[in-house]
Amino acid sequence: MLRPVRDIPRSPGWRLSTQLGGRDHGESTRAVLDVALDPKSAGRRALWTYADNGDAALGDAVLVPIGKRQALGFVVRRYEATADELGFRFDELKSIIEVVNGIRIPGVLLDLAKFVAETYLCSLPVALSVCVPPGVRERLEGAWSLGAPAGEKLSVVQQEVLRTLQEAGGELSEAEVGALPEGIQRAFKALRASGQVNFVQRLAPFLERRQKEKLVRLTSDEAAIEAFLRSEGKRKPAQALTLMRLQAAGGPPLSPLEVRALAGVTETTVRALAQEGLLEWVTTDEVKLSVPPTPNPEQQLAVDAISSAISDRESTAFLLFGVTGSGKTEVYLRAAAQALAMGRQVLYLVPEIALATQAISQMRSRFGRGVAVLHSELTQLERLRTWLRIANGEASVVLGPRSAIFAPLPNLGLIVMDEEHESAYKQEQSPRYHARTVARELARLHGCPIVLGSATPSLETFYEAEKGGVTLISLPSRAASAQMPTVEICDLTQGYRNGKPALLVPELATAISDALARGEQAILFLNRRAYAPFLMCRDCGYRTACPQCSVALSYHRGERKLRCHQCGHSVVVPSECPKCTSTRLNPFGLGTEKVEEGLRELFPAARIGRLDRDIASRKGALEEVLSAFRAQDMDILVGTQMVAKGLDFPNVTVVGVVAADISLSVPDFRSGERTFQLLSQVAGRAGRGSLPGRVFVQTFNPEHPAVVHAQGHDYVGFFEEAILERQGVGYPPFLRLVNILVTGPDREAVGKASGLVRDALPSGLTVLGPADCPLERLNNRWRRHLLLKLPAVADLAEVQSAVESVSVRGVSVVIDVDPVSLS
DNA sequence: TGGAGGTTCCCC
DNA sequence: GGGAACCTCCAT
Repeated sequence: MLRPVRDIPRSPGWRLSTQLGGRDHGESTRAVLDVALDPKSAGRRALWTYADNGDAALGDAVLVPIGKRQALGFVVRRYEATADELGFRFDELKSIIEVVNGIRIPGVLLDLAKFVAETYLCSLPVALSVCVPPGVRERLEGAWSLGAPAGEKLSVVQQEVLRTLQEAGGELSEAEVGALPEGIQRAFKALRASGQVNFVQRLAPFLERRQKEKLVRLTSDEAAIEAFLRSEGKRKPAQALTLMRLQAAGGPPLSPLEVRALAGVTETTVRALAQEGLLEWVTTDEVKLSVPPTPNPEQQLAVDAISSAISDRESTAFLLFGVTGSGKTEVYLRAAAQALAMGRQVLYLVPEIALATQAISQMRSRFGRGVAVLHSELTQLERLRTWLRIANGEASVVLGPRSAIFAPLPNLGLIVMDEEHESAYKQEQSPRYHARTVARELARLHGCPIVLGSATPSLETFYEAEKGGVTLISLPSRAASAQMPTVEICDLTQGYRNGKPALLVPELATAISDALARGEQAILFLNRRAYAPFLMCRDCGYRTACPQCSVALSYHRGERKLRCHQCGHSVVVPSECPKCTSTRLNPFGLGTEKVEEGLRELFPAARIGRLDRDIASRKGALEEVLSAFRAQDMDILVGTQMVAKGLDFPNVTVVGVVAADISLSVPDFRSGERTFQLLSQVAGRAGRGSLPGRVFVQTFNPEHPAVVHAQGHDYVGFFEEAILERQGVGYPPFLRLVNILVTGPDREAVGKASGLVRDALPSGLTVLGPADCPLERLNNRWRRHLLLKLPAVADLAEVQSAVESVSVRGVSVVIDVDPVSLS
């Protein structure tokens, strides 16, 4: 009897010849496949090699044996190799179990994953984990089907099996067969062995059930909507917010799912609104596409430039530089139309899906149902459906956050990245990629242009535009209609010199009371929640500190709690100092809660609301506050970044930045850039309607370039100053940064490991540290880091192998290439 | 001495 | 992730 090769006893001589790479064995090759498995379930180096039996193509989902288990993986490489090259004997090669029907990662995405792995120093399986269709593993189902009839004589049971299969339409699921008596199951297996029935893994057939999609749109009765917002807005905040978001989105029908996503509400809210007649149901075919507005000359120039790059298949990067209201979106849409007309697809990236309501609805009204929106509200099943819809070419526009770059688009013609400067484009978990960098590689792979849009571009992108690597297109702001607010800088050091620093400088306080007298509204911005950042004992100097992190515990007066804003740890406020038992334990510094309190004293008649993460954590509270403010049931709104993004409040004429210095004092070389961006954005909240706006920026650093240039709405001025500083100190874009983060519960072990990393790094590199991180302890883990400054085009392979050579028990070492946060 | 419980390290 | 193999410590 023939036995499988692996069972033949091996003679010592045979083994010797393999080890020595002898002529007979060492030089013969086999066709093999590299299969990437899920790194979470197959370990860090989850790339395994299997014999290639010719069934699987590159990118195919396959089931493979690993140890005694089966695992789902994706074919990432097909090649011929000798045993030496493999590093193990051919007889140890296993074959794949089977190819999963109908799931294949496009070749471009495999190349993109390789780029991510090389650029961000992670393994290919980790890079690939962001490309794979979500939840396939859970949706796999074995299916029995009829195979080739053989001449052999069949038992009664076997005949019964074939008859059952025929009656079931030639196919039975694994579950259906599993429910049959054991004897019959054995017969299935026997018939499979002789090829008369087949058993394959495939996606469970839920996908076939595709219901006709129903859409909703706002009623055209605007008076009814306004009446609802005024009278019922307070009682039904979720419904009111939904209406406001839909108003902001501007009209076209959306699916209930999309409405849920953009307002953060449930199906119930949507249904209630439909019941009340404020939303109307429409079917897909009723949707009329809107007629695009005529572009102005600057927009037309931009569109022409991008369009010719699309038709010439040039992977040019454009920077579309213009303030809000300058018409960037119209350029995106026209360029997108161009790509679609050529039978290619469009990828539209946004930093946060909740803030992209206008983009979604404009895409919808311009391009109809071929738009797929990816967002965090999707269930796993919905994600998988969307993934397949995109892969099958049914969706020609994909809109989503950074993860959308890995959508399986087969023939991309245009990439749009709106608000390209946003830090949300950097992924802070492995793979730690920056979507801007990856998107540009994707554009190169597809041979299509990429349009980066911003009013305050990243210094990196604008610098490249100056150097010519990126084509700059400026859109001048529109004249009369969108007037920029006046910005006044208020020097807080004056207040200290006069002895008693007030919460608001007199000019700002006056401006607010004048606005209130005219029936207008004001927003006050402070980028720090809680009442005060810490409590301090007036007798012994003790400060409240988190037991798990190296930060102070913030004082939350309303809750009577001390909270850590890093790890969430909270304790009841002690009545006396834990160190000296003094009762003079007082709040120091400023938070939104205290601003709110101060405003109530300053403007006792005003209706004041607050919006920050503490408020928004209560379900429905965000909606309540926003709809009350919008309905003018509130005069002054105090808040963090949350108030700077998203909604338009046309009646707001005064915006005050309570302390611009909080973001300036962050120990990070980008803090100036971030402050400029933040101030520009906050300033944009004033005077959005027909009324002129005034912005007041209170600061201890009135001379800081970020403050001075934000006052003049002068991005270029800020850029020129900031870029010189970057060059002088040696930061991006002039050098490349790599941050190596070493963490663990044992401080000594972390210290030792960080030293070992230092020693393992190749000589000749500029290495800062190892040093404690600005946040030296987080969640009971000590943190040290090394910062590498490398030439912009450095080969990082040596850095990776140096880091991987270090292994200290309980210590993890993470490499962050092109870090966005250094704390 | 053995077995319970923890840790490490392979899986192609 | 899961299982084998290896390691450690202590009760007997």
